[in-house]
Parts: sequence; C-alpha cells; structure tokens
Amino acid sequence: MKSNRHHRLPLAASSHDDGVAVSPAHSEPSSASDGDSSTELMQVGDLARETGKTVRALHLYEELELVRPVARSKGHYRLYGADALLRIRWIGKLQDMGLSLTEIQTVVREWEELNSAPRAMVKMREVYRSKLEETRATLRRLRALEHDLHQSLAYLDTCEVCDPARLLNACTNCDMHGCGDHVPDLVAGFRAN
Amino acid sequence: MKSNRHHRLPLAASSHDDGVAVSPAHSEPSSASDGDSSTELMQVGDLARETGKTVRALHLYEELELVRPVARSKGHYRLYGADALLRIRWIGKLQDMGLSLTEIQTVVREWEELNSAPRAMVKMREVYRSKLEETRATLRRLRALEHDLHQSLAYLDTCEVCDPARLLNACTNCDMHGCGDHVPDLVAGFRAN
DNA sequence: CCTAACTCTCACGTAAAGGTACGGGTGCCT
DNA sequence: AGGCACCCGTACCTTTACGTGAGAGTTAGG
Repeated sequence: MKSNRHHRLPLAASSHDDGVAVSPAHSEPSSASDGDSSTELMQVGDLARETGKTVRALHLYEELELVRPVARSKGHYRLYGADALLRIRWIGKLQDMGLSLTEIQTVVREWEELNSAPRAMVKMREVYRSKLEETRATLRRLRALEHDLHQSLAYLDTCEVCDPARLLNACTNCDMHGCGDHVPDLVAGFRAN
Repeated sequence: MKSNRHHRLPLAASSHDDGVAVSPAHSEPSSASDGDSSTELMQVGDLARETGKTVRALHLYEELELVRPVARSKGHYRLYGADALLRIRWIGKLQDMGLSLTEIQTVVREWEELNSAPRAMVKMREVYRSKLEETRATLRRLRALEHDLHQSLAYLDTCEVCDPARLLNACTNCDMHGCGDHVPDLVAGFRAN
C-alpha cells in the first residue's frame, strides 16, 4: 500500500503538424524495375517529415523493434514502405493513449509471437477495451478540471471590477464576490502557505 | 521549426485515495498555549497521508519553495498548518493541468514577487485562461481517441464471430466486416511493418 | 569530380519527479 | 531506561523519450 504509482494524465499538443508539401527535392529511390508510383520507398528523413517524428525517434523505435525498414539501400540507408507510415502513426496514437514505448513494445511482441491471429485479436481487444476505460476516466477528470478552471476564472473576473484600492493583499478572500461564498481551490491555493 | 516539443497529454489516475482514518497514533504537537483544536499542527507524515503524496515529494516541493512549514519542532521536525493541505492539493491540481513543478515554481515566484495582488490576479487569470484552452484542446483530442477506440472495438467485435478457420493471418483485413470498408488505424497499425 | 544534403553508427547528455539508502536524532509510551 | 515509529539531511539512483554531437560514408545534381 506504499507504492504511490504516480503516472500523470497522458495527452498533449502532440503537434499534428504535417509538413504537407512533401517536396521530394532530390532523392527518389524508386526500385530497380521502373517508376511504379505505388511502390516508392522513402528514407528515414521522409518518414520523419510525414509523421512529425524526428529521425532520432524513428531510430529509437527501430531499436525497440517497433518498426523495421523493408530494405536498405546499397549504402545502408534505411528504406521504408508506405506501411511504415501507418505503423508510426499507430505508435503515436498508442502513445496518446498513454502507453509508454516499453508497453507498446510488449504489445508488439505479443502480437508477433502469437501471430495465430485469433488469440492476438483477443489480446488487442483487451488492450483497447481497458484503454477505452482509462480514456473515459481521463475525460471525466479533465472535464472536472475544465469546470474548476471555468469557475476560478469567473471568480477572478469579479475581481477585475473590484475597487483597486481595497484588494491589496486581502484580494483572494475579499467579500466582493457575488458568485457564492467559498473561494475556489485554484484561487485559494495561491495564498495558502 | 525544428524543436519538436514532445510533451504528451497530461492527466492520469492521479489516485485521489484519501487515507481517511487519520489515526493520530502518537504525536499530537498542539502548540504551547492549549488544546485549541483549530490550530493543530501536523508533521510531514500526516501531511503526506492526507494528500496522497510521499514525504519525499513534500521535501522536494519545499526545496522548490512551493511550500514551507509554519514552524519547526524543538528537534527540527517540520510542522504544517491546515493551509499546507490546501497548498499541496492546489499543486496537485496544477500538475493535473499539465504544469511541471518548475512551471509551478515560476507561478509561485511571480505571485510572491508582485504581491501587490492586482497584478498577481491578472497573471493568475492569464495562466488559468491559457490552461483552460489547453484543457479544452486536450479534451477534443481525447474525445477523438475515444471515438477511435470505440470504432476499433466495434470492428474487432465483428471478428469474434468470424469463422475461426479463415481468420488466420489475413485477419486484420478480411472481408467479413459489414461495418464499412476501411480498417481502423488502430487495427491496421498492428500489421503494418 | 565536387559539393550539398542526407544518412550511418556509436555514445554521451538531459529534464522530470521523485525513489532509495545511510547514519543519526526525536517523541512518546511504558 | 528501553523501544518503536517517525523525522532529519545528504546524496546518489531510476526511468522515459528522445537531444546532441562526432566522425565517416552515400546520393543526386551540376
């Protein structure tokens, strides 16, 4: 009862900024045969651009065996197919769900081991189901937070019109506020010390 | 445009487990005067119990000047008043809002510096306002995630009734699913590699 | 051939938020 | 006086998800 596991709520701005104009600029390593547009491979930089991740991150994911280039160029350059995009974006989503890379690692491993599909599907469902629960809990918490913030802002807004002469340092608990009687926690916390 | 700031979405289970039965057990350091029940001081362990934080955490917060005991016992024990509870809980909420301890630090510092209240109030409002925005953005993202998860689960549920003989490894993109045509990202990601 | 831009593989660095341990004092009860 | 639970200060350890070079090779274009 002592382990105070303290993982905080996941999520962030998680910049979904797509580089958009993906100028192929120079390299276009279409494989030997001919310009078959659907089989173009990309190198790590391109993948990085299109997923918003950094090259370093992609290298890391590879170390953790979360992705694997379909091939290497003559000079050891990693070459990725289109599914890599899916994979990386998928990883991103799992991260947004609050999974750590190591957790994702085990998910992937499990999938690959019992590749017999049915069992894997079940596993997958389990994971998603529990994550859905968590996500909903998180949503509840965030909504509460939103409410708190909203309330505190309302409270503070009444401050704004307060006579500047009287709010000196009694401000956080002056009697002006018509909005009720108890100071919101988020406001009270400032003074408490 | 290269700094890929990667803070993920905040929030977590953030265990709001109150120890509830706060057995005073042994020490009850009511200050010199007499047993005035409203002026009881508590020591760090008690504070820890009541806030769900660990003693170490509280020490840390003190190092960062986020809290300060009202007094010390004869033998250097930290002694806290009731406002410490407010303060610590407040810190917790700010953390839940996604603020790092260092950010909280600057918030506190600013508050204490321009203690002239009006300006501080304005600052406070700014912070909360922007955090409200962020929180709402996060909510949107989470809702999307919830939707994704829900969809994927629906998709996977149709799998369950699928003929076990045919889902071997073509499972993630078999033709059984009446629920549309494109495989949800969260499902497709498993295979892409 | 030359060059710019990209990539390779190490390998060490970093910030956040504590965890954990050490060696020694305190507080209170009996 | 003994004991037990708690506290002190100091200080090094841990994990996560990359960042940041270094030194060297590779690709495509001109």
